[in-house]
Amino acid sequence: MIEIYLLEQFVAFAEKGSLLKASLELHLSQPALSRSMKKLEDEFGVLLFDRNRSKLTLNKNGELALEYAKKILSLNREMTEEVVLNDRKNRTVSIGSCAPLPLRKLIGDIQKQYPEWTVDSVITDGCDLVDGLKEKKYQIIITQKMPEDRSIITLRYLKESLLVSLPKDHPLAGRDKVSFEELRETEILIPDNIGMWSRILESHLPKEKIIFQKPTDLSIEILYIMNRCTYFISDRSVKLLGVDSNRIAVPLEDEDAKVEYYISCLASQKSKFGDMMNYSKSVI
Amino acid sequence: MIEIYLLEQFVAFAEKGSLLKASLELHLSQPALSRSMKKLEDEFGVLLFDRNRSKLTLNKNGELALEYAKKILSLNREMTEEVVLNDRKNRTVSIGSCAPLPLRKLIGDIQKQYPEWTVDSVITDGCDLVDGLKEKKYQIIITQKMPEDRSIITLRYLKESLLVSLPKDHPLAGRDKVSFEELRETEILIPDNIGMWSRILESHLPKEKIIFQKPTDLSIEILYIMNRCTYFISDRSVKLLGVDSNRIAVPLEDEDAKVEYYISCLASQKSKFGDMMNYSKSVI
DNA sequence: GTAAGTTACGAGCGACGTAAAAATG
DNA sequence: CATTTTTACGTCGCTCGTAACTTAC
Repeated sequence: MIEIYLLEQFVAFAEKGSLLKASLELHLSQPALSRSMKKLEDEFGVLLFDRNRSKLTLNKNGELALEYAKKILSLNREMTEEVVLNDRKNRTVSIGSCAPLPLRKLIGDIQKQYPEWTVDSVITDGCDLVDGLKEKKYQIIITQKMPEDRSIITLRYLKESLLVSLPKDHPLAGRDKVSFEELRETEILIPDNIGMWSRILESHLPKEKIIFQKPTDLSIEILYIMNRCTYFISDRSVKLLGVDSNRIAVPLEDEDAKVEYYISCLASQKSKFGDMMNYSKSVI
Repeated sequence: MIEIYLLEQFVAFAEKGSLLKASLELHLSQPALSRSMKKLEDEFGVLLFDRNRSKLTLNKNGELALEYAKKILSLNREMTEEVVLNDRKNRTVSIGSCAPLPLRKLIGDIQKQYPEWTVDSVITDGCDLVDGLKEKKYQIIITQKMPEDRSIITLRYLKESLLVSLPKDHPLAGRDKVSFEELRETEILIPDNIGMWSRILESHLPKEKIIFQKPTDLSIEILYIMNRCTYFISDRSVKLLGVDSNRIAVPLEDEDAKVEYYISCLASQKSKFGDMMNYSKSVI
């Protein structure tokens, strides 16, 4: 059986047209190539070159061998590429979440406990997550409702309650709880891409008081506004990011401001992702 | 680039199911295989096996790699086979001849002067030889007429004159020449597969006096008959095989008993076969 | 003379085998 | 305890590079 290194040298020679040029390409000495080509003929048991004593060219056998050699080399390359790709695919988990916080937690937990895995993630408003899971667009989803489907394994994941973060001089800053209704007069900064929270907040607050923050907006002006502005945080995000001592956080009393998340994967993939889900549920 | 020997060992392992069995198949030690499989994983940069500490099995990556490895190995095998076949094809000359004698001479000359060539040959009655040459069914043809075609190179090859070989007690044994007409009363043995001679002889001799000798007939009875029987030889075959001292050879005077042969190849293949034709023409 | 390929010789890497250890059922 | 794989170590072969030789234009 003819080894790959011989075919590589052979193809390089054929493409460069001379042993010298090929040897430069391959970072090899000319004599090494000369010997390899002789060895190749030996292994085929057939002459592959016309030797005019000063120039080496392929003969008919050589040209036929060249076609095969190219095919074999490209198949060899394709093999390594595809296997690496396959490996990566099998170590990538795509997560769909209806909200940023539980996603951030889950990603953090996976990266800590399963560092060999790669995580892809998307935040959507939550309607299409179950379908995405079934179509294997996602391997794990985080939803606000428990999916009603026998082919899906679900865990109660965590609860999140909304607080409103106010400047200390805000009229509501002294309260121990507020309602969405009481915030209708206040301009509120709402980040982009917060999943189902967009829907909830938009249903309770007047559009004209909402300032949407695009990801590209994170500039000096925004930081300035954020100091003077009102926005939402949650009990969970306080744990994660700490509190801002310049500001006051007041819990919201509405039911809609208290959410429970569920985390799910396909039953058929429980062996792969069940451990991840359980681990992330178990840590604080 | 992953070398063939690794893929061979990998496929052997996959097919035998264990390193031990594969090592026996490959006439290799187990540790060598164990190391090779590790090296293979190294070169892919990816795990290919599930290691249960006591049993080695392919994982998903391994199965994908296996498919490619099999393809590459079979392509490699196909390559050597096809190149060797191609080489052989390019060293094989197919000869079509209208008669046995010039063919025998040509084959002998080629085998002597060009021992690396393989010769295929066919004897036909001569009608389809030119077509066969154009269709590359033959590379060299021997005909009785000179082909009238610009794409064909032709040489006068040799002449052959028929003699009749008679038992010494035959009525015509004392003559210095005879005609076909005079042989009409004599039973004559004619070998099978003598090309255009069949047509010539059948046109001059009565069917009921002809005994056809099939190749399978070469038995004691035939040898006995041949001693008592009459048959044709030629000046050329006398030179080649010598004379039988128990018999008398008398030349035939008819024009049809004197033949000149032409030897031809395609003009486009003159460089390949011109030398062979010239060489055979030049030797006695 | 220059540009190409081949031959000769020595060096180092790596694939192999033997022997022994580790792990699993 | 048997079977299988892994680890350790020494050996041999094979591929490589350097240098000298050969051949054509």
